[in-house]
Amino acid sequence: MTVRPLQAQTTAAQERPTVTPRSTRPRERGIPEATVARLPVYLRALQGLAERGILTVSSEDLASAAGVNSAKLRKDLSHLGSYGTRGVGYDVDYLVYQISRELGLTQDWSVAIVGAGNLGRALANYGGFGTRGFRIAALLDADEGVVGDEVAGLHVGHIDTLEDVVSTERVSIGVIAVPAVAAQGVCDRFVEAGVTSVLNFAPVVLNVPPAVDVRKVDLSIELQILAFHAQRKADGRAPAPPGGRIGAKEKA
Amino acid sequence: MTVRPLQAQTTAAQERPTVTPRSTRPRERGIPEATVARLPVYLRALQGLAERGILTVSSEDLASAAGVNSAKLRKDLSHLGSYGTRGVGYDVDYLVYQISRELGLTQDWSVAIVGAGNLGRALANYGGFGTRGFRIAALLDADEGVVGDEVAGLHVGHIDTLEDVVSTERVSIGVIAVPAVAAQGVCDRFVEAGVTSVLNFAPVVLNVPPAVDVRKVDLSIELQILAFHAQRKADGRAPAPPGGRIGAKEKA
DNA sequence: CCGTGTGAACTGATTCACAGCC
DNA sequence: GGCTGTGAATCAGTTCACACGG
Repeated sequence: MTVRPLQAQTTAAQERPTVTPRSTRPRERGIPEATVARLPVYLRALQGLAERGILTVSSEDLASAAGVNSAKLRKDLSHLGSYGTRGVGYDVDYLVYQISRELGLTQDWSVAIVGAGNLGRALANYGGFGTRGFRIAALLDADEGVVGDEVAGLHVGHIDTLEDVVSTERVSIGVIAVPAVAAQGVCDRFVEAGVTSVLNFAPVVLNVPPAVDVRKVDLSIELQILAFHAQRKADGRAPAPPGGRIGAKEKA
Repeated sequence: MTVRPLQAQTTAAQERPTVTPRSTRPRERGIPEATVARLPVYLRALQGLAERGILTVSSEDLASAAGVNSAKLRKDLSHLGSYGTRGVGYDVDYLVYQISRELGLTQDWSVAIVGAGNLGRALANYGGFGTRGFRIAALLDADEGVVGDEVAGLHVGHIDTLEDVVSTERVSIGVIAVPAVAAQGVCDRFVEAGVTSVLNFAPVVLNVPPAVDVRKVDLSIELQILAFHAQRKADGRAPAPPGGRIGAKEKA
């Protein structure tokens, strides 16, 4: 590999161009990125409601369970189609299905985690891997000392099997849970092996070709953002509500 | 505890009202939230440059190290003040200091982590706790089996000491690394004890009073967002570049 | 002359407010 | 009557392009 173009990557929303030129589809392609980022939250809220036997929910109630305001929720859902009933609300199960489908969770995605330290183990143990839709195909590490360990019913494999695992298990999402210095190398191997979605926990900016989608999760960035706001509060500056609108009636 | 208002909370940027009415300060208060979220990235890039002995950097080079475009970087930095030199660039050390100060990293923040499972341990072990500026005051757990364990030079304390720890150690940031069902309870205790900044790793929407700042980090949301984009690629739809602009010349 | 700093233009996201439908 | 779905208005964030200063 030689020169690799740098691609912006954020914890926050990633932009999308939206080029589809109008068709006769049930609903136009081109869901705003901000909406995509909230769909998983709605999905989780809906699954909670479904478990409690609730069949129908209004935008007001669902919004409050998801921590957003109802106008935003309705606008978001309107991008998927008209799945509500005026005067009534949304059918919980139906909406769960529609959102799942939109997010691509009706198929299974194979995930490979590199790094079997505490973080990698925590990820591997993450119950059912969040919601259904994801399967941990492998947990790999470079340290001979941990290779062979059993974690969450998986054997820790050696990093050198990465390429094999990616191709035989059809891995489409690579998770990087290694120290910062090793992250770019692991990323390159993922990309070289054909993985086009990467979730990066290492505190580095990864360089990838434009076709590869990188999201990052970064503890110290989150702490620093909190520190900024904490400082503002302490300074006795306008103690401006740090979060968004107070979007709820009261909610148990 | 009775009714608690719900507050929006995102992995992404949190909005800010910006009410400051103009003063004669070196630079207006009211740094856009999107900018605040990027300052830690710039800071890290600058620290990397400083370690390599680089004294001065142009917006173009710093932007590329941080994975953003240079116009955005300049606009961001302009919110802190005029710290660059036209025709030359920015003094690396000086800018490190200015950003650190702005983020509140010139003082130390005490952090309490609740949950000493793999995730809590991973967080506790997180080298130097990201950048300097944060001190782990305690690592607590409800499980008697792990209380007393030593992790990263810390004794795991019992959750019942939370209130004590918060007040004696002046904890200002609470980190929640417990299972979803326990998260709201831990959060309530933090809030009750006076903590106004919370970093939540549990997959739930926390209810907090408006004065409390919550940020969340959520693995399954990130995976689902990646799945959405992966599906779009697989569908053979407009394979639109998933990330932002390709902001770099080439960068080694 | 080079690169910062910034008004102006633009693009995307949120909120409002109400028409339309069950 | 109540609640969805959506244009229109607003607001925030990004990009452009260039005047200005070292």
